[in-house]
Amino acid sequence: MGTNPECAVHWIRKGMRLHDNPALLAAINFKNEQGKHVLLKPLYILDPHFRKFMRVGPNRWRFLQQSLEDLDKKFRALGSRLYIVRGKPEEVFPDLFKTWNMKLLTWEYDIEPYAKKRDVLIEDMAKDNKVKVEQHVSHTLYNTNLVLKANGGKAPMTYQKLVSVLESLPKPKPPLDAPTSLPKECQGVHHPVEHLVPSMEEMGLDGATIPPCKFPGGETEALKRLNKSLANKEWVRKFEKPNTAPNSLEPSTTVLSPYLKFGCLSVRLFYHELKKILATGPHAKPPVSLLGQIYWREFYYVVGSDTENFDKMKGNKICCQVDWDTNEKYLEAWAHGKTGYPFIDAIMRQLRLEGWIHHLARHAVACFLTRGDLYLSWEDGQGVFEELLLDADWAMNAGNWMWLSASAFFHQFFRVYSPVAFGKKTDKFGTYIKKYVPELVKYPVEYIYSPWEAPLSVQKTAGCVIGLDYPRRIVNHEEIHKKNIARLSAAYKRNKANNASQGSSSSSPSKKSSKSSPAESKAKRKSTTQTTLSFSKKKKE
DNA sequence: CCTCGAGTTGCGAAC
DNA sequence: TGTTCGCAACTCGAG
Repeated sequence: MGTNPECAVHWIRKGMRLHDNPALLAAINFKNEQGKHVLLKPLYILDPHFRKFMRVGPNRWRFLQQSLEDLDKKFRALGSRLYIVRGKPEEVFPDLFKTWNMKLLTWEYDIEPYAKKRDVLIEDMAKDNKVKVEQHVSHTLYNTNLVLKANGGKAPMTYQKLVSVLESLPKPKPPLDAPTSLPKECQGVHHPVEHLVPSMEEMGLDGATIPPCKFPGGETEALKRLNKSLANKEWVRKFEKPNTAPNSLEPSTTVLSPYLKFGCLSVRLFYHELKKILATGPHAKPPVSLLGQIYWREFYYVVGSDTENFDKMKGNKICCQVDWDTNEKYLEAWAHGKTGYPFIDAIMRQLRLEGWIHHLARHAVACFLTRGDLYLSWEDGQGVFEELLLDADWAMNAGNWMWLSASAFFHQFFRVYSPVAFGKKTDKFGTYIKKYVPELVKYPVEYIYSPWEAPLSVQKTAGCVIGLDYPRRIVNHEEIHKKNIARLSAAYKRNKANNASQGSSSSSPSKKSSKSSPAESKAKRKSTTQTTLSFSKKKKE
């Protein structure tokens, strides 16, 4: 077994691309003790964790599968290939270190809690096996640890604060080119029949039962989409998110998010291409501009990297503790687009079908699920989004759910989206609803957003009787949203009182004040910033 | 030319 | 990156 040639492994997790991939380049450029390049083995591990503990729906599995195939194709064109290994990383690597004769292992730095813990473990294992490890930051525009450091060791808790911190840091470097060729020694296809890219069937997908693919995965598609999105410079410069429609029949925004989430597209490439266009004329500004959208991503990544239990309410110091209800029937109705509110249902059905919905559509359904109407926990919604969204991204999913439920960052809980009025602003004829809720296709315009108001004769003529062919609305928005505002107001008062009493006693044992270096990769960091975070939150209201 | 009323637009306040 | 309401100011066609 030790006969295998020395190799440098680039472990792909996110960062599913060849362009602007410093960890990949490090593996390619690696030289052994003889000063020679070694065989390159780009590796992807199908980790059962993502089957058992994460909710991944068919659309995202397919996106992953397509991204892997694209990678394999690109590596094969360079005289290499993609190696796919099944199993838990901590069980897989000890064997690979030896049998693959691994000299170097590189990967892209990941801030997610599961990844952080995993990577510390693998790094230790690698060291025990005399395998060098290199980590590179390339999933975010800025190194989250350096952002924290620049802000006095704690996360900026407002968007504006984050932007000012980013502006104080050195500008992001230009993106790195994809390798166009590999050194001779890096090339070679070993274990030719093993470690193949999984088929749709292996990923548990019946190709026939999932809808046609609207947003195919992979770097090739990502770069195509980037070029298409940035082709109209005027549109790019004028882009303001609030002025794009949540309910257009074709996306009114770029839909680059799935590609950024998987790292098929480098955010740094996006940033630099965008900057070039912005320099050509007057343009919109953050937070609403396209650049502003990139900064939102940085914002949630930075806060998420520094907040314990960021994806939960309990034990999460920045999250308002709210007495959310538990109601399986409501959750089920919401998740499957059967609330009886056509605008809400159309969005949720588009989400399940296509894996992507507009940002403002996410606002509408998230508000509806939580503080607006159903008063269910944002964690319930987070789970459904995690399953169904192609771009489900840990930090942004949790952060945005806290925002929309007024649990953190955003506190104007009396600003409630109307599930009837909101969609009308950009789609007064309800064509979006008719596309995704075809039961209502024959409804007259005046009832399309509120079909329960249609007289029975109209319902019959339209071939869709409410309560029979389409659900009766599960809550009365006009009544329930006022009650919910009152409940949330009470929760805020309780929260404020709790925070005040905890703050004054000041007996919290979490005063470790360890100023660990940002490059430091041991996981036991955190907790020092937590007390200050809850204060800055209080200041906001 | 004026007056009237219906309809619109824009703003601030309250929830 | 809310909705609704009331109010004032305005437009515009009818008479």
